[in-house]
Amino acid sequence: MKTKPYKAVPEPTLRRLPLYHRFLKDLRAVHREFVSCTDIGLELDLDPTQIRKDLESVGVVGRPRIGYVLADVINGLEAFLGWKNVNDAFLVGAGSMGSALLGYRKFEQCGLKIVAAFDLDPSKIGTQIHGKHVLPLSKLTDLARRMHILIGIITVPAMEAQGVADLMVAGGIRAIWNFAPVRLRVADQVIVHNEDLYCSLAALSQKLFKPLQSAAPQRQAKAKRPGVAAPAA
Amino acid sequence: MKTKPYKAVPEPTLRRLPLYHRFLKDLRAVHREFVSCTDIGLELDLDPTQIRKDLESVGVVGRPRIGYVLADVINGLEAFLGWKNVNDAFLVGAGSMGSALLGYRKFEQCGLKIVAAFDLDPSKIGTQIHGKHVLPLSKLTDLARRMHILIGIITVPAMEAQGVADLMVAGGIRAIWNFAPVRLRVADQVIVHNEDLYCSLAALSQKLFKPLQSAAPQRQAKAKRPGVAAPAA
DNA sequence: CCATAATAGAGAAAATTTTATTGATAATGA
DNA sequence: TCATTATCAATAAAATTTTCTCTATTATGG
Repeated sequence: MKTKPYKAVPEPTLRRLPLYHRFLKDLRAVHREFVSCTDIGLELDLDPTQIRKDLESVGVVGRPRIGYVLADVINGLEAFLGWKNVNDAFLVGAGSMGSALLGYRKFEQCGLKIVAAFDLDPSKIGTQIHGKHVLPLSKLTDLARRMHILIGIITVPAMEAQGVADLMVAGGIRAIWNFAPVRLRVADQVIVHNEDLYCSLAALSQKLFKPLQSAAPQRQAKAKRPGVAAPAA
Repeated sequence: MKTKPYKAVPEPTLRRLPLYHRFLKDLRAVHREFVSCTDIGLELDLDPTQIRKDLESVGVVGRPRIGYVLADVINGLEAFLGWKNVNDAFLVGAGSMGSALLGYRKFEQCGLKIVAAFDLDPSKIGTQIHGKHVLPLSKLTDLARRMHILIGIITVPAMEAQGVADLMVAGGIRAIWNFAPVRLRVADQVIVHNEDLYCSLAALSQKLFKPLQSAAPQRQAKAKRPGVAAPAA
C-alpha cells in the first residue's frame, strides 16, 4: 500500500475542475450516463489528455471506449474539492462587493456558506443583506472562535484589510479569500487567496494591446504606435 | 539587432506587474528615488530574481548596486500594461456584481473607464449607478460600434452571458471581461478573460482541506473487470 | 469470432515558469 | 586607492505544467 501522502495537485488543475463539474452537471440534467475526455475537451476547448490527467488527480477512473461514469466523476470532483459538506464563512466589508458576494447563492453548492457579515459602519450594522445579518466588526474574533469559523472573506478597502485579517487570524480562521488589493501578512499556516481585480485587468488590457506595443523592450521610450483607431487591417 | 517582434510575456508575470506597480507608487509617495528587486521582494514576499526577470520583460533596466530609478519602473509598467491612456468600456448586467464594479474608481488609473451600463430590467434602465447611466440592452451593439468601445464587461447571470457576448462582438468589442460562470464562444480574435469565482473558490477550499482528505486519491487497484453492465448511451 | 475504432492509462517529451549560479558593475568606507 | 558589498544581467538548472506517444481495453459492426 504505497499511499503517497499527498502529491500536491497543481493549481491550474484545481482551477479547471469546477469547469468540468459545471459541464458534467449539465450533462446529468439531460440524463447522460457516460462522458469521455473528448466530450469535455470539445465543450471547453481543452486538450483531452490534460483533462484525463486532471481527472486522474481527482482519483476517478474510466473505461476505454466508454469514458467515465458521469455520476462517478461528479461525485469524485465534489469529494475532492471538499464540496460535499458546507463550511461556514464570515464576510467582512458590507460594501458593494461584499453585498454582491452575499448574494451568490450558488456558493453553498460549492461548500461555502456565508453565515454573517461584519462592518464598522453603524448604518449597516443591524441590517440584513441578502438575508445575512450585518454585525459590528468588534464581534468578529470572538464569534469566529466560538463558531469555529475557518473561512474569512475580506471585501473592505485596501487600507483596512490587514487589520481585518489580523482579527480573523486571531479568531482562528484558517483561510482568507481576499478581495482587497493588498498583500496580507499572516501566520504561515493561514492560507490567503487573493482575488485581485487589478491584476486580472492588467492581464486583460496588456493582451488587448499587445500587438500594438509589443516591440517595446529596452528604454527606447517609443515604439511604433499605429494608434488604436486602426486595428488589424 | 535582437528585435524580437514580441516575446509573449508569461501570464504569471503579467499578474505580478500590478503588485509591483502598487508598491512602487507607495514608495513614490514617500519620495524614494531608487528601488531594488530586493526591496520589492521583501515587501511582496517574492524571489528577487523573479522580479528582475519580470522587469526585464517590461523593458526597464537598472544599475548594479543602485537598483532601478523608481520613476522609470512606474513609467515602464504603465506603458507596458497599457495604462497610460484610458480605454472606454461597457458593462452589461447592473446587478450587485455589476454595481460593485461600477464603483471601482481606481479602474480608471488602470486604463479602464466604464462609461455606461446596460440591462434588461426596466426598473433599472434610466437610473444611474455610481454616476453611470443604465441603458437598455438593445442599444448596446449600436452604441459600442459608434463609440468605438473595445472592452466589455459581463456581469449577467450565466444563462444570459452568451447572448450578451454575441451582442458585444457584433458591436466591435475586442476584449471581454467575463464574470459569469460560463465559457463563452466568440470569434478567435476576441479576447475573453474569465473571472470565475467558483474556480477560485475551488482552489481555496481544496487547499484548506488538502491535508485532511489527501490520502484518498490515486490508483485504486486496476479495475480489471468492473463488470458493469453498460447500457449504451 | 474477428477487425475496427474510440478511449483510458502510463510514461516520455516538450514547453513553460521558477530558482540558482556566476560574473560585471558601481557605490561605500577603510 | 582598494577591498568590500549590494545589485543587475545573463545564463544555467530545476521544477512545474502541458502535450505527445504508445499500449491496452472494449464496444460495435461485419
